Amino acid sequence: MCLKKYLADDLIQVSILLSLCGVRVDVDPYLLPLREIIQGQSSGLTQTHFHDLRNSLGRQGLQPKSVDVDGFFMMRQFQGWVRSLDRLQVPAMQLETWLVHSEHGPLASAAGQTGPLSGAAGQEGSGDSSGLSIRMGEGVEDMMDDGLGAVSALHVDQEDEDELIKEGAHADQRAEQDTFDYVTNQQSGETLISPLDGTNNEWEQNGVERWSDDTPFMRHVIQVFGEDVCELPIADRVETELSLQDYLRLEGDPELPDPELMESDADHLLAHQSLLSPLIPLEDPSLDLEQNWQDILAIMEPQEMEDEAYHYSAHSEEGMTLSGPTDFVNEALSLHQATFSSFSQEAGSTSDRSSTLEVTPPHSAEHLSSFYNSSQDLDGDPFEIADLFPLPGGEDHALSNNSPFHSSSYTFLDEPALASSLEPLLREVILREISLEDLAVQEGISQFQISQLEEHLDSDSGLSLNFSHSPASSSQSCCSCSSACSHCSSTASSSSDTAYQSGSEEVMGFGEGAVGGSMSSKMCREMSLEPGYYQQFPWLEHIGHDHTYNQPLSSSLSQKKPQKSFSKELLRTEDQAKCTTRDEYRAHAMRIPFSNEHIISLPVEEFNDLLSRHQLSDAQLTLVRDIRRRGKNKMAAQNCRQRKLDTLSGLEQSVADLRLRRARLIKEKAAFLHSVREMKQCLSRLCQEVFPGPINDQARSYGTDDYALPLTSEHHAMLSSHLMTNSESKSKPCRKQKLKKK
DNA sequence: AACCCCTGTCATCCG
DNA sequence: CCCGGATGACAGGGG
Repeated sequence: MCLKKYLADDLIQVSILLSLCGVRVDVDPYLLPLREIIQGQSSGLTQTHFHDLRNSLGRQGLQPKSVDVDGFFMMRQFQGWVRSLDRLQVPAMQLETWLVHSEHGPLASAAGQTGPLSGAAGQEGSGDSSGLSIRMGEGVEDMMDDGLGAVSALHVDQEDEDELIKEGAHADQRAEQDTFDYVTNQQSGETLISPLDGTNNEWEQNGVERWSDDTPFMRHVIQVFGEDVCELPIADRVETELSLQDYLRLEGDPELPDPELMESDADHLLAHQSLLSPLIPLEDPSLDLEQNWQDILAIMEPQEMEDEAYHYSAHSEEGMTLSGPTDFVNEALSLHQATFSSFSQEAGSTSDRSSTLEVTPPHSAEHLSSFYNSSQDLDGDPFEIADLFPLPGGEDHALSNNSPFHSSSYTFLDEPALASSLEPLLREVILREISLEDLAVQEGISQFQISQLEEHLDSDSGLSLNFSHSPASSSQSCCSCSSACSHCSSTASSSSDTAYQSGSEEVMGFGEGAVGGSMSSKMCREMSLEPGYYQQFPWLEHIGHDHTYNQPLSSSLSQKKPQKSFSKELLRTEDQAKCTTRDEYRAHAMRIPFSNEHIISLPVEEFNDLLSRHQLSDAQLTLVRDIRRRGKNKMAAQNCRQRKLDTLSGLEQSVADLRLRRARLIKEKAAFLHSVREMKQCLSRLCQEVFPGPINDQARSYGTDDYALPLTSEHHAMLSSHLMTNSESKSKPCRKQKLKKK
């Protein structure tokens, strides 16, 4: 009973504050004994020193008899809502009303249970409460600067509680005053002085009244929402995203921190990050990562942490609010998550992920894993988490490898629902890709068959085959060669590069192509005569275009649907059902005893023999000859068109080559011109050297007509005058110039 | 509805 | 002259 009162009045207050800050501190560790009382199951979470806590509370003169059981359960309900404030889907009125009602009486000793981080257990008074006060005084930027602050804050909660319990310290209201006075002071923009030094007395005395029953704020809220709001049925809950910050922004209550001020602390944060209140801990030089972790691990063993983390995730998925040391860690992770978001934004990373990370509570291990990966992705420093959460005894990897925090599986799907919805699709796509490629590799299936499979998988109609990207043209050429064939005229007609294959390397694997060569004809014949060939692609038997619409025949059907109905009505055999072209129908209608493939693909001698072997009427003979003519002409048209295309592409290539050649020639020309220019310049310089003065001593210039510059065998040039005699030339001051032979 | 592309078909030419 | 291929032209379907 005492605990209930304690919880209702004190701890919840702290949890509310931290939750409103986005800290999402779970007070369930404190409620664990009570849960055991209520649920009869401890869930193996035995962290709270219940008896010591009660003893400590008893010494504080609390009123254990003034307990409202209904209020407790209501409190439990609201408590869950508070924990989900970061993505609030809470009946705002009920929640806020509860916030109002839960503020009566002395504030939580939990706030006062915090002790100095330095571990000065003996410190009393305001000093004992400094830990939480520091945390609540933290700004968002500071939180970003030191992601451990949250952990340390939580840790300090636990540690200080223990200390306080052990020592029977009085978790007095001064701590609460520290806490809430800080809020008030920060709202007013005052420079905050950490109560750690025990020098700030003024704001220790200001805040409690504001959260008392008779404060203006409380009265205002009660007046607005009424006390009966909490009794509203769940069905009347209104889906709202209104957070307390929104409420404050709307109400403009001067008693509470200014949201704008809070946002101004970290304007680079997301909007909902602004909801992180200034209660986030400030950076404290005394906070030591290792020390904090040791403190945490002093509370729980690593294995327990892992197990309980898993426990936490499992129960969280069930919508429960299991708490305990795991919650402790998860909340810490949540805080670091926010910190990483801040980091990432500072680093210019995308805000989407940060947003996701920020608003998504750590429901499960997947979330944590995604957070881990996200942090890695954002920071590019996979050791950041390890730095923040170092594991003792060199087991730094134990967490990431064995625990639900393992991050190898979740990289981008932060939202489990989204992941679950996308997973089948992704799996299907990937498996399809893998399977097809594996088939191609292992089974030797050709690209054509792969494309067939893909088309079969992709197409619901089977009429939109596209072989332009595959070597299928070879086989198609055979199909078309055998058509207007019954089975695959559609495939042949749907290809732009079907029959005309000459020169195509892709064709060589399947034959020489449909044009001309006896090889192709033979193969086409074999293919067309092979009934099992199309069984490899049974879907091809049910698809096809009919392009023989313009044939003048009384029974001709210009539309596909009538053709299909025609086939269904008139054709009896299964082979007849395979008829897809008009000539097919005609042949079956005229009871031609051989297939169109024969008619078209057979050489003329064999064809004539075939006709001679069968006693056919004139109409049948005419039809057979027309079928053959049309079939061959169709192939010829296809080849012709393909040839046209090839010609066009060849011309384009020729044009491109010619342009390249032209450009190259122009460049060579420019180079030659440049070379000529250099040679001229060189020659000019050489002339200047050879003939330094335009006038010699005889006032005569060295003209080419008068002088020569013969090149000796030693690559020397000697200026000689035609006018001079040898003796004169020797006597004259001729210049000797060494010339380098280029 | 107009336009474009593809395809089948016919008529014609040519080797 | 016949045959088969080539090709221009036309028509229809489909996007």
